[in-house]
Amino acid sequence: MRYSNATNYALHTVVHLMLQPDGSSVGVQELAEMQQLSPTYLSKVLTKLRKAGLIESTPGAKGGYKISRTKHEISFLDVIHAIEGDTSLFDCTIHHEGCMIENTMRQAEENMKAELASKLLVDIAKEAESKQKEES
Amino acid sequence: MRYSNATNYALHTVVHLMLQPDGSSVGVQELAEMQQLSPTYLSKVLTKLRKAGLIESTPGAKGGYKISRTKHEISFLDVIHAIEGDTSLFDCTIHHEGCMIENTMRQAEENMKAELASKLLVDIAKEAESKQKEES
DNA sequence: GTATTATAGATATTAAGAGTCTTTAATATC
DNA sequence: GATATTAAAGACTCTTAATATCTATAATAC
Ligand code: SF4
Ligand code: SF4
Repeated sequence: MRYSNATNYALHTVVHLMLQPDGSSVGVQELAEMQQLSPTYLSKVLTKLRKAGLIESTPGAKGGYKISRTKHEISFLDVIHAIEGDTSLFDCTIHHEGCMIENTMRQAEENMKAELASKLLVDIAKEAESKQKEES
Repeated sequence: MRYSNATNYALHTVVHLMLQPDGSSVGVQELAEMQQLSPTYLSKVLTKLRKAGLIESTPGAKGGYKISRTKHEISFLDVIHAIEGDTSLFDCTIHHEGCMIENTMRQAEENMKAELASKLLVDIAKEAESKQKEES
């Protein structure tokens, strides 16, 4: 019962891309090295992010990935959703009407998701940026 | 990324045991039939609940399971914890100090858990009870 | 003692996640 | 246009965790 590694990779990648100068692309090679994982695997993760509209990609020489135009609206939940899909933590296949067990579990999960939807990754990026400046 | 079936079984079983007359035991056979699953498998789930102190068991003839004396304090989170363990949804193995990604994820999860800790299963049982009366 | 019932251990099956390898398509540069 | 570069997609393997079954053991009531 935990989020997949892929979600972790995705979060880091998105933050990293947010820190790049406007318009510049980064190749999967570099992104993979940064997180010490295989490029082909990360590539699959990045494709999910692209399909969700969170990042953009250009193939070919000088190509790579860059953050989407919606940069300032991307939340933690957006990334999680892109990678994990929209499955529910608690998924009873029976669905008796008005079931309080399901209701309670769903409600708690909804609250968590609402909180994750309110947290923007661009804020994390800003924080990382100012931390770098402190150190230098 | 979802709770295991075992958690679902556990929740139902606990509620069911709460609905029994005080002091009476129910065998795993009956509990398994109710949920249409194998007794031996449910047995393992129930053992986890017992080890967590949520239910009590007596072997031998006329034995079985009954709800613990702490009946009125058992929360959703207690059951989840007993079955799933205390793993975290987001578990970064690196742990950079002051990491905001981890902090944000953890905080959201903590809030969900807090909510699940505040929901008592005995309230679900009461609701089920009054619903039964309506129907009869 | 006998029947009943929980417990534990070993083992098998299934499903999902994680990861690799190879091929194809798109783009830039020359 | 040829070549190098890079993303995308598909097939495939490996690993792990959940799910489930079977068998043997221990405790209890009668
Ligand atoms: S009572 Fe609720 S959780 Fe249980 S089987 Fe029915 S719908 Fe599912
Ligand atoms: S930045 Fe945070 S989430 Fe990322 S590796 Fe470091 S501790 Fe883990």
